[in-house]
Order: sequence, then C-alpha cells, then structure tokens
Amino acid sequence: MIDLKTLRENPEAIRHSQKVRGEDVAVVDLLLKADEVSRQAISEFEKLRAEQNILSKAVGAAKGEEKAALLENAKELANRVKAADAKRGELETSARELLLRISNAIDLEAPVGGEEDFIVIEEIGKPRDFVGEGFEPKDHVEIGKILKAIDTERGAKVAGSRSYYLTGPGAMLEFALVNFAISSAVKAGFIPVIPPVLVNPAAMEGTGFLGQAAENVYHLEEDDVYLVGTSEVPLAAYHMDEIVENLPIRYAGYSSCFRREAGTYGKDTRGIIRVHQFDKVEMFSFIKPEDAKAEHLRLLEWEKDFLKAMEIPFRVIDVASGDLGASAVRKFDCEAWIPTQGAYREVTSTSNCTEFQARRLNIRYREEGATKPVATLNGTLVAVPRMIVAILENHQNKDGSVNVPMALRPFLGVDALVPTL
RNA sequence: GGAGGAUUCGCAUAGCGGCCGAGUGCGCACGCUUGGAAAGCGUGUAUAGGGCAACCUAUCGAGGGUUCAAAUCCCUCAUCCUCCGCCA
Repeated sequence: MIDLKTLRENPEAIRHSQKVRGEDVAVVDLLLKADEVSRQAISEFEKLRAEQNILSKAVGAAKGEEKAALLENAKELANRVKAADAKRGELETSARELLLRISNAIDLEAPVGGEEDFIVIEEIGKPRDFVGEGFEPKDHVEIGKILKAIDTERGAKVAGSRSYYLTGPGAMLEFALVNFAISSAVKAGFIPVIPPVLVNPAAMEGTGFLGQAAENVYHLEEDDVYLVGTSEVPLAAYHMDEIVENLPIRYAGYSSCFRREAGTYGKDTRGIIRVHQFDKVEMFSFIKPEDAKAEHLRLLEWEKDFLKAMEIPFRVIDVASGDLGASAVRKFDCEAWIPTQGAYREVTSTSNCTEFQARRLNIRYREEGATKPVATLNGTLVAVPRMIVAILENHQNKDGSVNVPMALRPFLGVDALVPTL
C-alpha cells in the first residue's frame, strides 16, 4: 500500500505511475476524495466521542434526579455516537479499498512500456556454438530422459500436467544446487530459513498476492489457507506487526513453491520450465528505505554471481513498467540462454518493493524516536527446475552426458552426469 | 476430535462495570550521587490517527453484543498450554 501522506502531497506522481503501469488512473482521485470524506467523518466521530466520555464521567459522579437527567442526555448522545461511528467505519473501509487498489509508485528509472519494452542491461557469457562443435543440442526433456534425471511422463500420470519427478541425478542436482545456494547465501550474511508454505489469508494479502495475482494461487478452502507461490510470502510476513531492529536483515528462504499457472495453457507445455510445484531459494531483505536501491543492486549482483558460477550465458533485463508486480517499483530479471529455444528465458528475478509491503504488513523500524515502515526487497537465488534446464542444455555433450559446473562439483561429487544403462 | 486453562505496556504480573491507557517488578534511557563503577535515589519509558500547539481519539488476542459507560459482563473466532483419543 502506498503512503497516503505522500499521495496527498503529490498525487501527480501516483497518477503517472498508474498510467505507465497500464492501470486505472481515475482511482487516484476517487481515493483522494474518499480520504478527505473519511477523515472528516473521523473527526466528527471523535468530537462526539470526546463529548460522550465527559458526559459518562459526569453520570458516574452524579446522584438521584441529577443523574436521571444526565442519563437522558447520555442515551441520546450514545445513539449519535453510534451513528457517527458506523458512518466513519463505512467511509474508512471504502477509502481503504481504494487505497489497496493502487500499485506502488514506480521508479522513474524503470523503462516505460509493456512486456516487450524491457531494456537489456548486460549480456554475460557467450552462447555455445553447437553447429561449430558439430552436433545438434538436445532439449532438457530429452537429456533428462537419457540421464534418467527428469520424468515428466510419470509426473503427468500421477499429478497431471506440468508435474514431474526429479530422479537419480536430477534429484542429486537439486540438492547440490540448493546446498551451494544456501552456503553462498550464508557466506554473504543471509540467515537460512525454511518457512511454512501453507499460510493464512493475512500473510497472503499483506504481501500483495491476493490482488491481480490471486488466480495463480492455490487456496485450500476447507481450512482457508494458501499454498505460497514463493517463500517471499512467509519471509515478508515473518516480521508482520513488528518493530524490527538491526537492519538490514537478510533471509535466504528455501521452500517449495506452488503455482496454478492459470491462463498459460499454450505456453511452455514441454518440459519443466513452467510447472505447478518447484523448489526455490529466495533472498529477502528488510532494510532502511534510503538503502533500498543499493540493496536491489546487491541482490542482482548475488543473482549474477550464481549464474556465473553455473557457467551459463545470460543477460540482465530492466523490466518495463507495465510488466511489474503491484508491489515492485523496479525489477531486474536474469535470463539464461536456452540453446534449444534460441532464446533467453527468465531464471531469476529481483524486485524492489520499497515500503509498499511493509506498510500493509505493519513492519517498522525506529529512527530518531519515530517508527517508519521498512523497505523490503526480494530476489531469486535459484529456482531449481529452470536452473536444471539451463545446466542440462548448456553443458551437454554430444553423447548426452552433461558437464557439471566447477562450483557444483564439490556438492554433487562428480564432474559430469553420464547416461547409465 | 473431546475436556479444561490461558491471552493486559520489551519481559513477568496486578486489575472492583465509572477514580484504568491501565498499577507493580524487571529491563531500558536520562539525571543525581561517585575518583570511576555498582548500589541507592529521582525522572522518563506502547502504538496509531487528528491538531501549529495545549490536547483530543482509538487500541488490554480479533470481531460482534449489552450499557450513559467495558480490560472487567455476554457471544463468535484465533492462538497457546495441560489432559484424553487418534495418527505420524
């Protein structure tokens, strides 16, 4: 949620933000009006309430006839207070609803436009020349089959489309990736966390996943809990309703992630690029707002380090305004080169959410006696299936074996994955 | 799933329907004292909204209700603890 005071002072900035995001601009002025009306109602209620408090005390002190007379007044006043309170409640609720519909005020440095309007910030590493090497690269499904590492057919049999088994070397690869990721994160000062993946509505709502993103979230109706699509949710909500100290606080969460992938029927139907369930190590920072931009670049740097360690060619893009989540003011994606698609595909992503999530979740820190909302940022360290895709495809050999990146070898215990009979 | 008990200011606790936004202890901050420290003494110590301010308003797990007035009475829910049952 955005800051109302800032909105009152500079509504134009929010109007502009809504516009470049391709979202409703009119809601800004509706909110301004609703805010004014509700504040008026609050002050009316408070005035009456103050009167009532005084009168009530008088009733308590009075005796006999005098008391009876005061009670008469007090009853009448109580009704007016009740009415004013109800009105206040209604107006506050409607103002809040409008407030929750407004996305975070975009970073003016973010490129303007839609999904296609990203800016490539840099390209790191060079795609391999498979033609020059004299063979046609196989896609990860095929290699996965040869290595007995990925089983999408049985995944579909048991769990439906977009499901898979990681077996043998595939499973070992996950453990190696996760162990490498966590140990790197710990070295960098992150606190490793295994969070709950089943969360209550407050956590889901507070992180902004019940808005436009709601259709991609699994909801268990009987118990009114949600399966998280990312550990960002439980990590952000971890400090809900708290005043935190010793910023920055950095967590590296390892969890399963669940996504309905509604409305993606035609896309990425082959393989494990887009799946309903996967494991991920996510970085999450709580930091002073003035340090958020610098932290965003640090998170990006850690993501780049990981991809470099995986020896995978990739590029970094600055995602355009229309393609940002509601909480993010700016987002950088790292896209790995996928040889069989001849394209860069998103493997990690980092967002600066400034104080947007913290305001909703009521997470603050102290500064000069006052409390202020913290800034929150998140970034993927490794999303396992997509990283496996990138590794298998980029490091494959003609015979279907796959070289293991140097950094992973200590964790995997082998230099190459080779087909077995 | 069943039966009890609990939830108050960072922690531990007190709290009669009006004198309770709330006492006490600990902790913390500042001051006095001291050569310095401890002890002792004193003062302060929740959050949020509104107002230039004095100040006002709200919040005693959450939400409803009764009442002129609710931390206190009633209802619903959540969480925690103990016991029983069941399962890991």
